[in-house]
Amino acid sequence: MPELPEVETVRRGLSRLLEGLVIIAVSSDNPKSFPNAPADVEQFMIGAQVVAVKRRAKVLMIELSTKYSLIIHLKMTGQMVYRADNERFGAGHPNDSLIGELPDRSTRVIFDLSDGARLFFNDQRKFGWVRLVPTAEIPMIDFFQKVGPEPLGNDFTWEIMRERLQRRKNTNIKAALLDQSVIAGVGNIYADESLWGAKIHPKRLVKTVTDQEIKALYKALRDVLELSISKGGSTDQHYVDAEGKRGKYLTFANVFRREGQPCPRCGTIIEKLRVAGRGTHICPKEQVEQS
DNA sequence: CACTTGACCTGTCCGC
DNA sequence: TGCGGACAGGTCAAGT
Repeated sequence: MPELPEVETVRRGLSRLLEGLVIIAVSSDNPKSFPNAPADVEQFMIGAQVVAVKRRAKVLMIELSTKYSLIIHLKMTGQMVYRADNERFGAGHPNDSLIGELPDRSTRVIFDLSDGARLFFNDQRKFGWVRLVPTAEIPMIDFFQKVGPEPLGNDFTWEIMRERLQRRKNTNIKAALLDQSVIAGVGNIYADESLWGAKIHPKRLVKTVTDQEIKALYKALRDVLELSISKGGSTDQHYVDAEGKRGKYLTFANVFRREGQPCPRCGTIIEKLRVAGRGTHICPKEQVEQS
């Protein structure tokens, strides 16, 4: 599910809701979702105060006063939902929420908080996880060693994007965009949306993409990520923010999940194909395969 | 090494 | 209605 805009939206919500609170208790029914040694949990998590909530790529980091952090990957269907203790953690905003009373059958981890609220890690497909690690060790984790730059960072230029993409010059541009070691945080939605914005066919080999096209892709990617964050991200099936509310970006999407509908720029019917093993959406008139 | 394909899970939808 | 297969916002490990 969640790509950079969705994870950033969750981060902002958790930052506002959790900072200053103490974790009173935690429970989990699935070791893969919460694979931490009970002794570490007891010593470094229970009784710890939340100091900050950060994000790198699609990973959330909840920093604790014990110098440990909870790092969280939502993968395809993960949710982090805060619920105040009114009426047994029932849905607070039924009109905006995708989910009802918690816990439900996709709840994998429950955090009890010092304000009487609970934080629920829900994850239908069990791909996601919550791990407790020493904060100082996070930079040494393999993923963080390899992950590429943040595309919305102030120091991220189109030349840097070109240089990063060249690491995968013999593959197609969509696979390169999805590669987290090239650029952090891009997933299937924003790969398709940014390639449409720059009028580049997703199967084009990186080495055939011109500087002009990379400049256009750079701008399209940053614009669409910022627009999506401003709309609270994209909700297709599962994604919700820290209060359980849907994101509103998909009503602004130009091609993603819009096969059969007209291209907003030229009216040609949008097509769906498969690239890099993923469902892929293009305007077949403006995004041509031969370079 | 660079690159592609399956596997990890659960649920839903679509065609027969 | 039932059943099988494809597919779903992500990443790894294992193939070639």
